[in-house]
Amino acid sequence: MPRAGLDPAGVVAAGAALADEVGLANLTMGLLAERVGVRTPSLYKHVGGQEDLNRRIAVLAMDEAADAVGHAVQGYAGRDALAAAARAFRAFVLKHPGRYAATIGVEPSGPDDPLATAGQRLLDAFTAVLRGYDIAESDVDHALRTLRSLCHGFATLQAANGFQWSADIDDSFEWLIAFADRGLRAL
Amino acid sequence: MPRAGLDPAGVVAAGAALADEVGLANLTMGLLAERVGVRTPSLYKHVGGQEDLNRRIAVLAMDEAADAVGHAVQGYAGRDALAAAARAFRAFVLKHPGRYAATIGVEPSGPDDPLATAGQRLLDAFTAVLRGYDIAESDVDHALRTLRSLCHGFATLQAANGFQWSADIDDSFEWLIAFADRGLRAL
DNA sequence: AGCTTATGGCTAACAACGTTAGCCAACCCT
DNA sequence: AGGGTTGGCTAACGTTGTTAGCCATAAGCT
Repeated sequence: MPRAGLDPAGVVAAGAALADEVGLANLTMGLLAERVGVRTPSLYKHVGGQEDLNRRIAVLAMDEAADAVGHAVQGYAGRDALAAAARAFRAFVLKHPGRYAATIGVEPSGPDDPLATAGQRLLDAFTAVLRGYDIAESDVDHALRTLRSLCHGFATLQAANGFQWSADIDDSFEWLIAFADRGLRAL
Repeated sequence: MPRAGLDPAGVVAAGAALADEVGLANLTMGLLAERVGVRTPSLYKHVGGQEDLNRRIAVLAMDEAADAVGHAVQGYAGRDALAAAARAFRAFVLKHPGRYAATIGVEPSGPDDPLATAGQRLLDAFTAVLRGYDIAESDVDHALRTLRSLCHGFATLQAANGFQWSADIDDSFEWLIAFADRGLRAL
């Protein structure tokens, strides 16, 4: 039996890619094993199980999202930064619905959990956006949660086909950005 | 073997309650059967299977949410109506996280699908809120999607324990309401 | 090189869950 | 009372996740 040359990172990356293709709910250990060219039980040499796999995919997704948003924001401030961050976040979720779905419902076990640090990086990217607005220090957490809710809600609803009726979704998202800009500005 | 006196509605109600208790992901046919005092295969006399059960729970949740929001809004207008609707929606999701989770990812099969009509009722409740603001007819859909994203995002993030850091969550939600009010007003 | 050790494949097997088939008692109606 | 429908049941099967245990390969040491 020749070695397949796998390692945890490779398995997780393949799992994330597969989740994006078939949906997180349809990501099965057997399917992943087939994809990486190995029998199912061999996966357990690299990841602890389905729950562990899910966590690792979530960390990967958080890191990638933080990179995407952080990069998109650079060089912009105020409304431009807000729009860039929101668009980058939505684009990421729509391009990688499976791995983003893996982030929902997983909780960091402690402050040094990789999941916590990855989440913090994403949060920092949005915090940078807020600096372009006149937000009191005591309100920053509230504003962050609000922005996160807005982006998360829109992206997941669209990814789940939750918008049934007719108006153009891209137009709605631009309207959402303008709405958020007004909400952050008019204090 | 004495009859248990079940019917589809009873099974669905029990399933929704159980989902709220143990989480939708842990709602298993065996667990539900035990709860209603019956062996697992007997459930299939009342619901078509797990997917059908999930759909029916989603319809129930949508209907209940529409009732809650619609009732909360009555007698209010403008910012008061917005606050009442948002609080009622969040309270519902926090009280019934399992059945609300069942609504995510299910799509109506057609315009006369009960799921579609229940969703429309919930939408109507939020549309009533918008009448207190000066929104152009062409923007109503965008505003609805934005409000829905905001409420859905916040409620699901909180239900999933997605807010890690310290500031008070109720305060954040009140801040969110004020934010949305500004966003809808300052046109 | 050769020996040792750890690693990463494999097969076999099991547990949990969803589901179907097929049986039979309880209820309903006349 | 009797016939049909309904709603329980047991038995069985397929799929999926997981563990145990085996063995070849790769890597490291002398």
